[in-house]
Amino acid sequence: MRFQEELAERIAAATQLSAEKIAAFLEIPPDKKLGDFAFPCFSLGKNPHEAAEQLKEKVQLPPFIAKAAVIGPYLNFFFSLPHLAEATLTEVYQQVDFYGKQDLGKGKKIVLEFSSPNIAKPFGIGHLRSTVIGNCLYKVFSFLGYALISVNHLGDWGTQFGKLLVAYKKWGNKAALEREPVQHLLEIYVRFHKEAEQHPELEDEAREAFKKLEEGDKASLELWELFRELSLEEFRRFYRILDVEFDTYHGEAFYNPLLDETVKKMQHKDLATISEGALIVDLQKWNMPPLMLRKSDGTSIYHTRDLAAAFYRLRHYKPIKVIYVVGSEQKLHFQQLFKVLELAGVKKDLFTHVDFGLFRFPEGKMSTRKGNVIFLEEVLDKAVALARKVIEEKNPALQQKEEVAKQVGVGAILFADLSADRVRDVEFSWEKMLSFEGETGPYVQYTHARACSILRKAQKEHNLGVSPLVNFATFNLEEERAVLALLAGFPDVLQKVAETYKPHHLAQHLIALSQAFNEFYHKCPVISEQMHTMKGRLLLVQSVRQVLKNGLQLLGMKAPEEM
RNA sequence: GCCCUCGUAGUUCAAUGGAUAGAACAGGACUCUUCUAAGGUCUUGAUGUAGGUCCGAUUCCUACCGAGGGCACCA
Repeated sequence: MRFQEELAERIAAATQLSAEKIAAFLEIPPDKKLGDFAFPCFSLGKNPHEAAEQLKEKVQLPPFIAKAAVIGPYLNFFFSLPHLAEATLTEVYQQVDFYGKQDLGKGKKIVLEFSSPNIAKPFGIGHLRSTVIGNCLYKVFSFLGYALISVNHLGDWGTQFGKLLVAYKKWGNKAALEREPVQHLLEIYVRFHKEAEQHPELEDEAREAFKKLEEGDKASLELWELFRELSLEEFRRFYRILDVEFDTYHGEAFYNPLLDETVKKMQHKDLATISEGALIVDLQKWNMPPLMLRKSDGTSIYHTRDLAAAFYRLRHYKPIKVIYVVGSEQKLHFQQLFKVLELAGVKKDLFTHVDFGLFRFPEGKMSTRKGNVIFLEEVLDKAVALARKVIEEKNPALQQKEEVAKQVGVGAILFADLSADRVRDVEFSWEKMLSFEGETGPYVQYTHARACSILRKAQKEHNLGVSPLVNFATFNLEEERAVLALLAGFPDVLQKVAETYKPHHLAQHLIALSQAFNEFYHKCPVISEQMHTMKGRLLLVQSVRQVLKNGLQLLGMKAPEEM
């Protein structure tokens, strides 16, 4: 960013345009041979080529730019390799784990809701998406200086608990519940829906049971509490594996005491009306179905609880932003919610729904009710088992095999989820989930391990550590230039992730850096070259290692030093 | 029926409105007495259709086609 900013200022000084505008125009050419920055001159006059020629004469090049060249309508700038190397490698060397860290969000709070699994249901791969995207955004925004509050908005209230209470009364088994709580609850939940097809009156029974629960029936509450505790225990096990933490586990039930005042607030603002026996906020004017405050039997619904949660968060945290990482199938719900908040006088752009596409299966839609889910547990187990096997084949002498197998297996799953634009649906495929070659998490981790290996060897065989005091003029190869440019671009990529709420930009950047480094690795031997070249390259290797590590950490992955 | 999202090589994905649309996988050919072959090198191959805006469209607009999701008492 600093390079781009400074270059923009130099260009601005030679034109009528502001530095901000120039910076927006500046781009990175599609081909490295064309340069490192390109300024398109279309807006400078009717003959962009001539304008580029004129601009070339006028602009004072900053020291890190070696030359400028006119190519068609573009004025292209080429890094001075030694300057680029010195600035970038020195910065990475000094900032270490903090390279890329910024203070854009100083003093600004963000509430980030993500993961939010449903109590009494297994943790499926559907919830994995919200968890890994949310976790990555949490880390990136924190790295950029924002104060984050992560909220796991557990689905721990609602009609589904009426169903569970009914099902448990009919078919529940205490021993089975204690042995495999989530499994047992799923079984009776699936059975409930199966039997309800034949006996629709079960649905009424469930609504009645939920009503009793919401009215505070003691026996129901005790059972609910038990279901919640047992499920949460299971979820925490996954969060430990994935290394995800939450600042609060305030689920839907937490907002129960606030529902009455929330409903009253809507009534005071004259937003609530009664329709078909239910209390709603009519949204016809905006071409949306109503937001429901009270069902016709008087009980609450997720709309009510989300509304109460929104007000609570504003009051309690005073954030500049509330972000919901929830699948795109709930898009309409959030549009309704945000519209009602706006009608209630809340600033409009305070809330953002970061949506993502659904997992798709060859067999069709996944449904907990029908019991055809792929459990996260199964996915993780398979990935770790495969990682174990590959380690046995490729590096049987490795220390801490089990630890590395976990890091690599879990990393493969996380990266597969984070490497594509979140808005797209994901076609579930075991083959892709369990691939360790090509554009995968293990490929990035492997590249990191390779860099570590070089550094170890230099230390061991040449007693040579990494020093920032090197002759930067030794950098002159295309492979080195490519790596350096990607290292320098890392902070910008983090900003882009934050601006778009899209982690895949970071994942893609790490792939590009890994590819560039692996090309460098084959073309440019580090050890056994001339001493000054070796020192320079060691510093470069160290920087790659550091940036890959920082990037993987921000994605929520581990960076093993050997694998 | 209405609304939203997505359509890019055989497959899975990239590409702030810009230059010759970039990878990976699968297939074929190479590459480990030299820093980890989970790697590298070479090779075939793509913007759903029809219009429009623009100096310039994979990107923006309209229609259509295809896939997915949603449309008040589930979350």
